Amino acid sequence: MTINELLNNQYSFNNHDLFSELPDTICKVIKANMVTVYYKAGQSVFNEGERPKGIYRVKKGKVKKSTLTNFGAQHIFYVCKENEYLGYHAILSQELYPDSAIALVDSEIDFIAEKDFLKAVNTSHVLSQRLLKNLSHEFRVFINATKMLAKHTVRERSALNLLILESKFGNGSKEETEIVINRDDLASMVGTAKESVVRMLKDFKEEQLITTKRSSIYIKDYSGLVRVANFQ
Amino acid sequence: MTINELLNNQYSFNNHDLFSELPDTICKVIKANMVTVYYKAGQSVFNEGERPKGIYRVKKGKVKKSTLTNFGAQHIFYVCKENEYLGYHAILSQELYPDSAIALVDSEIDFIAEKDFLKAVNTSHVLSQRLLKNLSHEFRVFINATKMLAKHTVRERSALNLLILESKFGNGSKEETEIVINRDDLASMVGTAKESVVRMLKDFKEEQLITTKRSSIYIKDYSGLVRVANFQ
DNA sequence: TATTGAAATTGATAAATATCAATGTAAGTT
DNA sequence: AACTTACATTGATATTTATCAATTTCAATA
Repeated sequence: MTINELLNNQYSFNNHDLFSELPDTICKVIKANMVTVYYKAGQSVFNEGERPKGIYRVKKGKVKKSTLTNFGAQHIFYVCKENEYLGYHAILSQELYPDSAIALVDSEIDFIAEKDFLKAVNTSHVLSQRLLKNLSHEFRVFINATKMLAKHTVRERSALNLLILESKFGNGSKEETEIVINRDDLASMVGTAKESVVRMLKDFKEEQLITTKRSSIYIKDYSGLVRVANFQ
Repeated sequence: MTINELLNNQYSFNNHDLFSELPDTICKVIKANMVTVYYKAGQSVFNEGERPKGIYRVKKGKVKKSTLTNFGAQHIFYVCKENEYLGYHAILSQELYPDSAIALVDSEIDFIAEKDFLKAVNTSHVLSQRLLKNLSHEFRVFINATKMLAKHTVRERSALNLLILESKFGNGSKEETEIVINRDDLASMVGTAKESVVRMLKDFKEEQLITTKRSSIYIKDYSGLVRVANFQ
């Protein structure tokens, strides 16, 4: 397995094909009341503790999934890119949102109403099977996330998160990927202080693994970062 | 919500009713080839990377769910108590086990074969709905786990894990709960070094929150620990 | 009962990380 | 172009946590 496949498999929810190639009747149900909403960077799609109204699909942009501690600190545990679905957990578990979804950059997001989604799930055996498969896969992703936080250093986690962000911001083309994320958010992903993440980036720059320009990060030595991340 | 309800809700997978009150036909399918297996403390039920053969239910005892880092360190991310199911993620995601299940104390565990489980899931709409609900709930549990690791101190995490263990080892009766766990395992749960966890326990003893006797821990001041844990 | 061995505990110290307080820098605004 | 403002960066320092090396304790076993 290549590093990229490994990242997609072990660190990504991989739910982009949830509704692909379903029978027309189901597609119709899903699309019945679908609307596209535009979000500016920083705007929230939904908030922790709110009652869920439907599910979302990132059409364009990036969305961070985060939760606040009781003392108001932000913990980012996932970043969604184009074609990823979000918000279905709260609908399926019949609970309030356990997390917030906030646009990381200007984004375009499809909304599917709760009743349409549930109707599709209840009607389509294929869809509910897919959901079971996807949700079970998420278990693996979370195990890796807790392992990383529990057992790896800030330096290792910083490198890993840059690789993860590369897989979110890269578009598969040959052109260099621009990772757009401010230091506070990156620190919240890594699980450290902003200043600590800045120092890690500084080290990485000195080691010629990356370059930065303001809030943008460019990876110059991918396998070097893989080595630093010390995972797999 | 009481602290106990909160722990059960936010930090437990809560899957003990997965197969409760299903139609007889489904029960029959599930029980068709069910066998009970006995495990000594330390014996593994299944191992990370193996191909799943079925699902399990803890009848008696406790089972730790853990994964190894690439450098061989053990990360424990969950403890199952009586009536909890395990091993269904790998079956449903059609992947190899992402984690190992190891008996924490002598345990008695039911085994349901893959084909029986899948037959039940495919036949029973109620069961697959329940699985969707349970798996979605797990999402919340994992968010809390990553948040705790990312944002809380070793002292706070030590206190929280004692509360979680109390909910696993307690039997609801008035008699004092004996939490049986060695320092290495407790450190693996907390995400710290054994010596650090020993020092935290020493502090807690001095603060009269707990007492210990060899590998057993007794909580003396529950709400004191809740205060130290600093969650909710 | 004496012995042994595994596990818990302690102490000293090193290393990693967080915090606090400035300072620098670039993009947008007046 | 000067001015703001929001971030990024840096330095100094405190705090937390890990590591290493003994030492102690207790339960099982000879």
